[in-house]
Amino acid sequence: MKTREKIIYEALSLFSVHGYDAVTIREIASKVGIKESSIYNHFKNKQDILNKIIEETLKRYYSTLENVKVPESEDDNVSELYDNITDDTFLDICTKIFLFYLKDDYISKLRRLLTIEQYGNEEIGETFRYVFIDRVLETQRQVLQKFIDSGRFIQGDAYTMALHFYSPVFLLLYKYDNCPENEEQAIMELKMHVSQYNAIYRRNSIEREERNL
Amino acid sequence: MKTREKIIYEALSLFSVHGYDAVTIREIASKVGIKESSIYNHFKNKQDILNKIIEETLKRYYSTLENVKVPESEDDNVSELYDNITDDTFLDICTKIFLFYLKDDYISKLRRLLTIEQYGNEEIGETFRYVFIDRVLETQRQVLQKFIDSGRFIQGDAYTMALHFYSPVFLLLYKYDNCPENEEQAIMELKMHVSQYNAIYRRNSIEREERNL
DNA sequence: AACTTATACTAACAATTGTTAGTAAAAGCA
DNA sequence: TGCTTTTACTAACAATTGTTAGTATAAGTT
Repeated sequence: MKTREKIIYEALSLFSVHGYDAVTIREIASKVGIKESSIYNHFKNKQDILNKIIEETLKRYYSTLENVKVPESEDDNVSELYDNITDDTFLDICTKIFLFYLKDDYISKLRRLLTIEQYGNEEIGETFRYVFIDRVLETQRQVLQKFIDSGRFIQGDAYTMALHFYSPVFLLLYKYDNCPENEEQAIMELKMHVSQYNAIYRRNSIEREERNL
Repeated sequence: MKTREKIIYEALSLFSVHGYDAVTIREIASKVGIKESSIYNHFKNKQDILNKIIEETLKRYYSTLENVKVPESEDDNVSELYDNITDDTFLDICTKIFLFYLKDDYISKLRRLLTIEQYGNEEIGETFRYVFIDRVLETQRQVLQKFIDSGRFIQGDAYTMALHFYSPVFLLLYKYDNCPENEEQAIMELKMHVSQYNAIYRRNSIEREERNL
């Protein structure tokens, strides 16, 4: 890892725990293994480090999303894919995504950083709400709307259904944020949630066939 | 308001936005209208202010809860009370509680303060998770268990049902934290959630009578 | 090899930090 | 009233802050 990347990483690590103001340039430099003045060869000032951290970690996050994304050329192949997976496979997929958000070094630290700084900086507050609340809800709403339209899910308001799916995930992230030793408990609670959610909202194939007659 | 209370209030207000480290003794003193050295007539040091803020605001919060609490002498009078209120009344009660958490000056600032400081201070992290996650979930789990046992709610895991009820509230608090102008939207989303929740989990009286035969 | 650019260093700066000592006025109490 | 305690003030402190100037070395380019 080059010096610039190291600075980004170490600053992200420190900011995400103590917050922007509580971390000094000297602490960051020390973690990187250089003197504080050398930081200024890579960044304009302290604020610039924070800006670049958010910018670049978000870019990293979005490109990660692109890689796991289902190709969206066909209008409802997401729904078709969903037909072909069992409840257990779906649980495993949800668990993997949850653990990614909970434990991925960069994304979990970014979430904590934005969480910490959301009130002190309006732009960061907007970013936090967009990335970790509104954007996720909107994406899920769109998918759920397709599931409702194709009869895979029961009738209802797609947004509220997205809220019902994502909110427990959101809460569990904060509940188990600082407790890596309780990871198994976290996964268990998540699976209980997803199972119950499926039982409530998902139409089984028999129901769907009856409906299609 | 006496000087000591003023310090508590102004420090809470500042800490809850910028975080503990970013706020200076001089800023707090300035808001109160005194010089920085006078602070030390009321608190041992800066850390002491933070400790007392959390301690006393929590006390304030718990005593508020006591006042709205249903008397828990009889083992299932919560359930009986729940029978006598309509869905609309229940919606209004939920809305009021939600708005209390979202807008009460002290409790909303305390939540933001604990949110901001949860990662930098292990004890605060524990307090945050206990007060705003675990404690709420446990309380609701107990109530829901009674509702399940008495047939007012459908069978299922009470903890997961509590998670399904509280998580959207938790998320909405953060979604609308900094947006007082969107309060109506927040209430609407909350009501959609609670309505849907009732439709899913609550047995109507007809179902209940059938079950009791 | 000569030259340019990037990077790291030492040293220093002005400003700000939490905190203390000493003092005078105000409040509470006998 | 006189006495004690509380509270607010001024002034100062040592430490730490973000940042800059100047310099030497390493890396990259021609």
